[in-house]
Amino acid sequence: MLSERRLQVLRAIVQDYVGTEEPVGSKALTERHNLGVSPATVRNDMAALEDEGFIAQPHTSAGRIPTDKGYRLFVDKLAGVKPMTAPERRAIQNFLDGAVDLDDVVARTVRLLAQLTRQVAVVQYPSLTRSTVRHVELLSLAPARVMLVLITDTGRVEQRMIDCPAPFGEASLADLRARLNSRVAGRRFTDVPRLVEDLPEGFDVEDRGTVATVLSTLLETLVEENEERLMIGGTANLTRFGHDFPLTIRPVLEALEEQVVLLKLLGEAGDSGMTVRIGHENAYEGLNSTSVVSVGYGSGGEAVAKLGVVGPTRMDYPGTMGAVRAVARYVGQILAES
Amino acid sequence: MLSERRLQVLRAIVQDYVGTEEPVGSKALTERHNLGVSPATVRNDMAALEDEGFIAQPHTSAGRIPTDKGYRLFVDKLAGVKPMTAPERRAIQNFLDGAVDLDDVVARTVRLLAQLTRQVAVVQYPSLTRSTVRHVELLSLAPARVMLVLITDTGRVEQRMIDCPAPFGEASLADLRARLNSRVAGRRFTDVPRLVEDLPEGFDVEDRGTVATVLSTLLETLVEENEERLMIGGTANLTRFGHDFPLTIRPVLEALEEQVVLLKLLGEAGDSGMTVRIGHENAYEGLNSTSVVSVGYGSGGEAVAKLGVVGPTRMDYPGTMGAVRAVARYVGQILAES
DNA sequence: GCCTGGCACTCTGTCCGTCCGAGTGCCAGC
DNA sequence: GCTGGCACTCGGACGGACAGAGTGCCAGGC
Repeated sequence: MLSERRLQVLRAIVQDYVGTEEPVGSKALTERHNLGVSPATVRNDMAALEDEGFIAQPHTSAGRIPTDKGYRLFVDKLAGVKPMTAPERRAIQNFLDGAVDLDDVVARTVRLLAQLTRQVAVVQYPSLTRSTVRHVELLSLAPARVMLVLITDTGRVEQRMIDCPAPFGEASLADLRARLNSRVAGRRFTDVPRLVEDLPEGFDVEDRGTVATVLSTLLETLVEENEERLMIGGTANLTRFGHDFPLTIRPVLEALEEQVVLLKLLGEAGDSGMTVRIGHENAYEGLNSTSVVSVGYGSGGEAVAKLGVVGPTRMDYPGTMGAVRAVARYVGQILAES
Repeated sequence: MLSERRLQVLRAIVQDYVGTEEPVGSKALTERHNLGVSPATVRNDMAALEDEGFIAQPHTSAGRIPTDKGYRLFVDKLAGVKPMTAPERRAIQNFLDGAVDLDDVVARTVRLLAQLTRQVAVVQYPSLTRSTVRHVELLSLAPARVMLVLITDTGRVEQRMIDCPAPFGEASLADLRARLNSRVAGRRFTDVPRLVEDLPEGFDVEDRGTVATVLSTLLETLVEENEERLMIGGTANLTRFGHDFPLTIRPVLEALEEQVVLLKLLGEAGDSGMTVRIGHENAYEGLNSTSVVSVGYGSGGEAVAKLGVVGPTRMDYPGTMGAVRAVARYVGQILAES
C-alpha cells in the first residue's frame, strides 16, 4: 500500500501535468505544492510510484507523467467531482431551457457539454427500448400501402412504409389503429411484443396477413432503432489535444465517425453512476490515448440514454466529471418537463 | 492575355503542386512535362504568371505555388471534369442501392463522397420547400393537444406539438385532417400557404381558433425547416490537410460544426451546375484556405438539395468534381426510385 | 528508519555556424 | 523569342557546444 504522502505526490503530479502538459519534476513539485518535504524525498517517492506503474518517464532524465494506471488511481481515490458553481448551473439551465424539441435539446446539450469541458461531446438520443409509447399512427397512402408512425414519450418520431399483402380498407385501418393504441399507449417498448401478440385474432381472416405485417414492422422498428442515434460536437477541441498532432487526432476522428464504435463505448459504461474509461481501458484501439467520461440521463429516475465527453487522458477529471454530471441532470429535468 | 504555353505552364504547376505538395521549380517542370522548351524559358513564363497573380513564391528562391486566382483559372479554363470509370460508377450505385430510408441514403452518400474524394463531405437533406407533401397527419394526444406530422415525398417526417386554444373533438380533427390533405397532398410546399388560406372558414366558429393555430404551425414548420439539416463526414481526412496543422485545421472544424455557415456556403452556390469556391472566394474566414465543390441533386430534373466536399485549395479539382457530380447523379436516381 | 543536501551524470532542446542544393533573375548570344 | 551560363539568395540539414532540468545515489543528521 502506498503511503499517504505518496498518494499526495501522485495527485500533485496529475494536477500539474494536466495543467502544464509537461513532464513534472521533483523540484517543481515541491515548489508548487506544500508537501513539506524536500525534492530529494519526493524523488524517492516518485521512484516508488514508477516501480508500481503509476507514473512513467518519457525518457531518462525527464520529469514524470502519469500512466493510465496513475490516472485510474487518481480518479478512484484522490479526486472528487468538482461541483459546478451556482452561476454555471444557472447558465446550463438557461441554455437548455430554450430548446423547442427533442432534436434541439440534444443539439444544445452537445454544444453545452463541448463548451463546458472544452472537449468532444457525445450525446445519445433517448433510447426507444427504455421509453414508452405515446402514440402509434397508421396512415393509408394507397390501397395496399400503409405508413406506420411511432411517437415516443420523449418526443421522438419514427416512421416506416409498409406494403400490405392485401388491400386494407380505411375501416379496418381505423380499427387496427384504435386497438393497437389502446394496448400499447403509455406502455414501455419492451412490453410491446407481449401486448400485441394476439392482436391479429380479432380480425377477419383476409385482414390478418396485413395486421401481422404491420405488427412485425412495428416490432422491427423497436429492434432496429436500438441502433440508436447520437450527436457529437466540439471536434474543434481536438486541436488542443497535444503536440504530436496528426497521429493522435486521426484515429480519434475516425472513431467519432463510427457511430457503432461510439455507441458501444457508451453502452459499455455502467447503467447508473458515472463511468470513466481511461486510455487503454477503452476497447477501441483508436481511443487508446483518450479518456471517456459518460453517464446515463433520463426523464425519471431511470436512464434512457447516455452522454459524455471524449478527451485526452490528460484531462481535468474532477471538472469534466462535474460538468458531465450537471448537464445530465439538467437534461433529465428538461425531458421530464416536456 | 496569356499565351497558350503559359497556360500550359500554369496547368503543369497546379498538377505538380497538387501531387507533391511542394513548391515547383522550373527545372522539375521541364523534366516532368513535355513543354518543349528549356527551364530558362519556363522561368520567364513563371515570372509573367507571378506578375499576373496566378502563382506566388513562398519565399525568394523557392519554387512557385498556385494562388487562389491561379486555381480559379485552372478550374475555369484548363481542367475538365474527370469522369468516373465504369467500375467506380458501379461501386457508387451498389453502395447507394443498399439504403433503406432517407437517413440511410444521406448517411451513405456522405460516406461515399468522403471516401471517393478523401475529403470532408457535406450532404444537405432534401429540402422541404422544393418537395411536395405526401401526407399531413393530425393526432389528438389530449383534448386540447394535437400533434402535427408532416410527411414529404422524399420520406422526411417532421412533427410539431400544438396546444389548442380550445378543446377540439375527434370529429373536427378528422374533418380537418381530411380537408387539409385533400388540399395539400401532392402539392409543393411553396404552394401550401395559398392553398390553406381560406380553410378556417369552413369550420364552426368555436373551432376556428384551433384550425388557425394548426395551420400557422404547419406554415411555421415549412419556414423553420428551411433551416435545413445536413450531415457531414470524413473529417478524419482533415489530417491530410497540410504540414502546419493545428492552425489550419481548427477553423475548419469550427466551421463544420456551424451548420449555419455550411448551409450558407451551400446556399450561395449556384442552383444548377457545379460550383467551385476557391480559398478566399469563401465568405467565411475560417474556410479561406479551403475549396468547396458543390452541386445540387434531386429526384427529378430539379435540385432539392445540395452536396459537396470541403478540402484544401490544393486539391485534385478534376477528380473531385467528377466524384461529386457522379454521386449527385446517382443519389438523384435513388431518390426518384423510392 | 526516514529525511535531507550534495554531487555526478544523462539527456533534451536550443543556438549557432557551416554547407549544400534548389531555384531564381539577368544577360549576352543565337 | 528561345537558350545556356552565371552569380546570387535562401531555406533546410548537419553537427558541435551549451545550458537546463531532472535523476539516482550516497553519506550524514534528526
